[in-house]
Amino acid sequence: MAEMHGGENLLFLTDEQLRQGIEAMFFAYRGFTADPDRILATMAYGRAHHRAIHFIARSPGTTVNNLLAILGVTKQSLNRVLRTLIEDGLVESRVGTTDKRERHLTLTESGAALERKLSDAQRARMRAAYRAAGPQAVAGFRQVLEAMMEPDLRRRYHAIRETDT
Amino acid sequence: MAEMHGGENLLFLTDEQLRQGIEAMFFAYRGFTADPDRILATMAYGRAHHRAIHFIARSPGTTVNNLLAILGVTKQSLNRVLRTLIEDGLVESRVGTTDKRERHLTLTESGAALERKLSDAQRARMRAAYRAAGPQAVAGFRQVLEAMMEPDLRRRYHAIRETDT
DNA sequence: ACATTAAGTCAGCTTTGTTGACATTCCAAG
DNA sequence: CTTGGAATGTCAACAAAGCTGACTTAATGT
Repeated sequence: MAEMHGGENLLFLTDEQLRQGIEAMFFAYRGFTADPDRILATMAYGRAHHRAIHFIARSPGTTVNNLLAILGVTKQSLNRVLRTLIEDGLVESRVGTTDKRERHLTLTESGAALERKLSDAQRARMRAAYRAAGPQAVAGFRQVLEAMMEPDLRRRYHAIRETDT
Repeated sequence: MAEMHGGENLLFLTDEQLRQGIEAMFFAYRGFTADPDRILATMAYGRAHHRAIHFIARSPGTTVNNLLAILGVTKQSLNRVLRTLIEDGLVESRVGTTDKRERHLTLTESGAALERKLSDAQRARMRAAYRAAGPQAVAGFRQVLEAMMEPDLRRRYHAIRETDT
C-alpha cells in the first residue's frame, strides 16, 4: 500500500491515535449522558427509561417489537421499564387495530413533558459542543459515528430521517 | 437571531439536527463496544473488566484511587472487578514503595494478552471508521467529542497525551 | 498524639440486563 | 374450518454492576 504522503486517503492511524479516539469516545459518552442522568436520579427512573421515552417520542405509535430492535435489549427487559412508565401514566399502550397482538406506544402529556425536560438538557450540551467545534467538525463527527455503527443499526438510523417505523 | 446564511459561525442547529446527533451517538456507542463485548461474553468478564484492563494497560503502575477517578465508579464497585482480575492472575497489585498505602496496578502477561485481544478488536473498528470517513472527518470527530466531555474528564483526557497518572 | 488518606471489606439495595415458561393472537397448511 | 406454529407480549427468577453506609487496617502528615 502506498500511503505515505498526505493525500486524501493517508493512514495516520497509529495505535496511539486510535487509542486516543477510543478514550475520547468513552469520556464523551459520559458527558453525553451526564445531564439526563442527573435529572433521572431525582426520580425513580434510569437511563433505560430515558431511552424508551426518547424513541417513543420520536416515533409515536411505535410497537414494542420495534422499540426492541432499536434498543437492542430483550423484550423482558424493556417490558419492565415500559410497565413502570405506563403505571406512572407517562406512556400509553393501545392494542393494535389491525393486529391485536401489537401494542402501540405513545407518550401522554406528562410523558412528553419529561421527554422535553430530558432532551432539552441533552440537546443543550450537544448544541454547545457543536458550536464550540464548528460546522465542519460536526460533519466529520457525524461521518465517523455513522461508520462506527453496526450495519443494521446504521440502516435503522438512516430510516429515521424521514419515514417512521 | 440572524442565522440564515452560511457563514463560519452559522447556527444550523435545529432540534432535528441535534436529535440526529444524539441518536448517532447512541447507535455508534453500541458499535463501539460490540466487538469487545462479544469477546468478553465468552469468558466470565464484562465491560467493567474491560475498562479496568484498558486503563491499567495505558498507565501501568497506576493506583486504585487514580483508576477510580478515571472510571467514575465507587471503590466498592471497582474493587469487585479488580479482585476477580487479581485472583485470575490478569492484574498484579504491588504495595507502593514511597507510600505504602497505595497499591500499584499492572497487567500480568496474560492480562496484557487479553488487553491486546480486546483492544485489537476495538481498534480495528475504529480504524475502519476512520478510514471510511477520512482525515478531516476524524479531526472533527475528535473536536466534538472533546467539547462534549465534562471539564474534569477533559482535563484527564488531555493529561493522558504524554504524562501519566 | 491525632486526624487524614488509601485501600479494602461486609451488608444490603437498585437498575438493567439475562433465560425460561407461558398466554394470547394471527395466519397459513392441511 | 381447524389446528399447529409463529409472533407478540407478560410474569418470575436470576446475574452483573452500579450505589450507599459503616467499618477496619495501615501509613502519612501535622
